[in-house]
Order: sequence, then structure tokens, then C-alpha cells
Amino acid sequence: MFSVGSTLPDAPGRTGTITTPHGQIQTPAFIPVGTKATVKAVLPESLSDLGAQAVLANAYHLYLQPGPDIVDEAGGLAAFMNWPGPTFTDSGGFQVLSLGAGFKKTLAMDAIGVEADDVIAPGKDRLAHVDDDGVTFKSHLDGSRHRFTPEVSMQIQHQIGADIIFAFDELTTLMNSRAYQELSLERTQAWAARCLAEHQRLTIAQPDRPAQALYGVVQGAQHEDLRRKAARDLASLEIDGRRFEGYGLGGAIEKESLGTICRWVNDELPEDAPRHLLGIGEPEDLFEGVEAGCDTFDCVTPTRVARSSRVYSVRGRYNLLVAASRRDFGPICDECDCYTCANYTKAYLHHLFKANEMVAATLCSIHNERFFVRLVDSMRAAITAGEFAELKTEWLGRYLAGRDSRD
RNA sequence: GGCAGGUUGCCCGAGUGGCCAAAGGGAGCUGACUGUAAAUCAGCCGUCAUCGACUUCAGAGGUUCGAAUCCUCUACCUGCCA
Repeated sequence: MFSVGSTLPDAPGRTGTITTPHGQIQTPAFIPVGTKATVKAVLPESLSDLGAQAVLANAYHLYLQPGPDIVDEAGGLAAFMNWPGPTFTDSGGFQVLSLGAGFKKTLAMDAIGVEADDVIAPGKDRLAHVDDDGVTFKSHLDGSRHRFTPEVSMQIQHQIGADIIFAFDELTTLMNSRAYQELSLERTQAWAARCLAEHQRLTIAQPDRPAQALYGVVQGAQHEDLRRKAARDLASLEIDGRRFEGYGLGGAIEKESLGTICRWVNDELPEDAPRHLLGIGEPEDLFEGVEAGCDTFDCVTPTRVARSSRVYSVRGRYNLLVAASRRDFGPICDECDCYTCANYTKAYLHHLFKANEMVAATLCSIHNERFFVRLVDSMRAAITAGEFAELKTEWLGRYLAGRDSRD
């Protein structure tokens, strides 16, 4: 399902092609997040127009609402949401953290060094509780209890029917102790084997359904030995003749060590399998990830931030709501080729945000998604052209300088 | 012209003697957000300032140890009756 194209001369970065039943993905690629089978505020037609190659939805959210049976009856995720291209689903693993230890807290990416397993969210307040067999969730919608195990996650993701699905894993935070990281990783690895077995069982049991590819998820936090071992073990895992078809790199990762951690992991993973860096990231993180050999990326930032009037430009990110935009009749970014920048001014978008008009979120989400998709597309082109290092230096130089001067 | 009610910080609006620089909204300003409990959340929001000090509740005067709160007059607004 994956073929490598060009590679970087001095780093693991590469271009490639992922083939799915719903089409191909040219990598590296930025995959917009559509948690509940919609990229918030953006029509599928706009997503196509802005160059998105795939969408990533979430098994936990779709399980609670509308229910995987309904997605299944609709003909699967792609048909249900009217997105013709490839789709991914996350396993619900992220919610083990966001509704568990990270409950009501920011997922700090720079809080490393504090070793305290339980300081984050007190156990009694959490909506998710992990044990060795799985996770018990209290629905954030109605408080009802639900149980996810690796098998349940696979069953749900098979029903939802995305082209690429992820193994059910546990995320830790940067604040967890080494001891907890080890324990958690052991659990995640055991779950990976169970996911693979269940995935194989479901695939064989339902031969008429479109093939789905299962990615194993590498955890291990910031520890090199754990990361390498996790990657190695997943790469060698084979159950009933089945292996993972790709790999996800997961976990809360300290920004500064992102590239390093990706290299440890990708060093151990097979070259002919795609690697997805989960939940990353900002432009500077994407450069790190691509250079380190990751192929696909997803992140909520472009849409989440757009809804509160933050937009990206080649000279950094800024807030459209500040007074400076009130009488600025230029586009968000003068080098952008998106629909929004072609047709709308900052002053107009500023007005829409002030007036709390919905289309503001739509227009800015289109812009931000285009910005990220195009950025990673330009990295792909640069790898092919042998100009990645130049692009990184030049692009990031401008972006970071602009960002810093704004502060 | 008569009777009644009202005038609070940028706006709306609570507050009827000390716990009031004054609740709560809104607006404004800052900041955060990385496999989305997120069209969300946090902070600031009279002035100067480090605790703290100073000037405020239409205006002027008064009562009181103490007034946004009580009294008098003035100005303006609203309702009902002429």
C-alpha cells in the first residue's frame, strides 16, 4: 500500500505514495482532522479545493454519536460525510488521555521534568479510567458508561470503515514518571497485539468489505530505549500472517525533542511502511517530522485556532481580531492561494468575527487548512527537487522572525 | 400644570447607611490552544501604583463617626392625569 519516492540525502525524510480503496495520498501530506465526520466549519468541496488528500475522524466520538452502526449503514465514513477521498480514524486512544489524566487540563508539551503520575487530573474527576484490559469512559455527552478494549476499538473502526485505522493505545503525559511510562508502554504493546489479532479476525470474517489498513502506534514518551524497543516490537509483530501496514507515532512530545524522537522510532521501523505522526503540529514541528521521515500528519490546530480568529501567514500566526486588522483591506497572507485570500479582506474577516458571524470560522478554517496542506506539499516538492534544506531554512526563517517580531 | 417613578463605571444593569472601586451581562484588551468535551478556556477591564493610595454612583448643599444608599434644591428622562 506504500511506495517510497525520493529520499533526503542526509536525513530519513522521503516522499511516497499511500494507496487506499478511496484513492492515493502523496506524502508527506497534512491530513485535516474531522473528528465527528466533519472538518469543523468546512465543506468537503472546500476541502478538495484546498488540496486536502484525506481526512482523519475519531472512533470514540463517532461511537457515541451517531453510533458506528449508522455510519456503517450509510456506506462507511467516506460516503456518510460526502468525502470522496481516503479517510483515517483514530482509535479513541487520545481520549484515554484527554478524558483521563489530561481531563480539563491543557496537554502541556513543555512541562517535562515533573515526575508526578497523578498531579494532572485527580482520579475521581476523570471521565476515563485505564486498566490493563481497556478503558472505561463516562460519555462527555450524557454521562453514560462505556468500555473500550482493543477489540472494541477494532470493531468500531471496522464498522466506521475508514481506509486507515489505528491501534488502541494509551497516551501518557510528559509529567508521568519513568516507571509509569514503562507500565503504560507494556500495556500499549499488549493492546497492539490484541488489535492486530482482532483486525485480522474481522477482516477474514467480512471478506466483502473494502480493505482497511491497521497502523500500530509507537509510544515510549521521551525515552530512547522505550521508543526504540516499542518500534522494534511493533515492526516485528505478526499474528496469523498479518502485520501492521503502517505506524503511528504518538504521545505528548516535548517540542524540542520531536525530531530526535521521530528519528529513533523511524530508525527502527521498516522503510516500506508509512509513518503517521499523530497530532502534530505547528509549521516548525512539521518540518522536523518530515525531515525525520514521517509521512503523514494530522492536527486540529488549523481549524481550532481559526474559530477564535487566529490565522497563519508566511510571517507567523496572528489574531485577526486585534484592532490592526480593522482597516486592513489586504488578504490574510499575501502569498496565499486559498479561496479566502483570493476573495476576502482582513477587514471583512475582522468584522465577521466581531459580529460573531459563522462564516468567519469557515473562511479562516479554509485558509488555515490550505496553509498547512500547502506547506507540507511544498516540503514534498522540495524533497523531490533536492531543495528541502533550503526550503526549511528560508521558510522557517521568515516564519519565526515574523512571529517573534509580533511579540 | 398635577401626581408618580427614575438618573450607577464605555453600554445595559444590581445595589436602599459601614462587609462598595461598587454584583452580573455586553463591549474592549491580553494570553492559551498540537491523534478536538474547544464557534472554547484563562486573565485584565476608574486612576496612579509594590503592599497601597487617590477620585467616583446626574449637579450642588445638608444629616451622620460613616452616604451610591437618608434630607433639600437644581437639571434632565419616563409614565399616568389635565
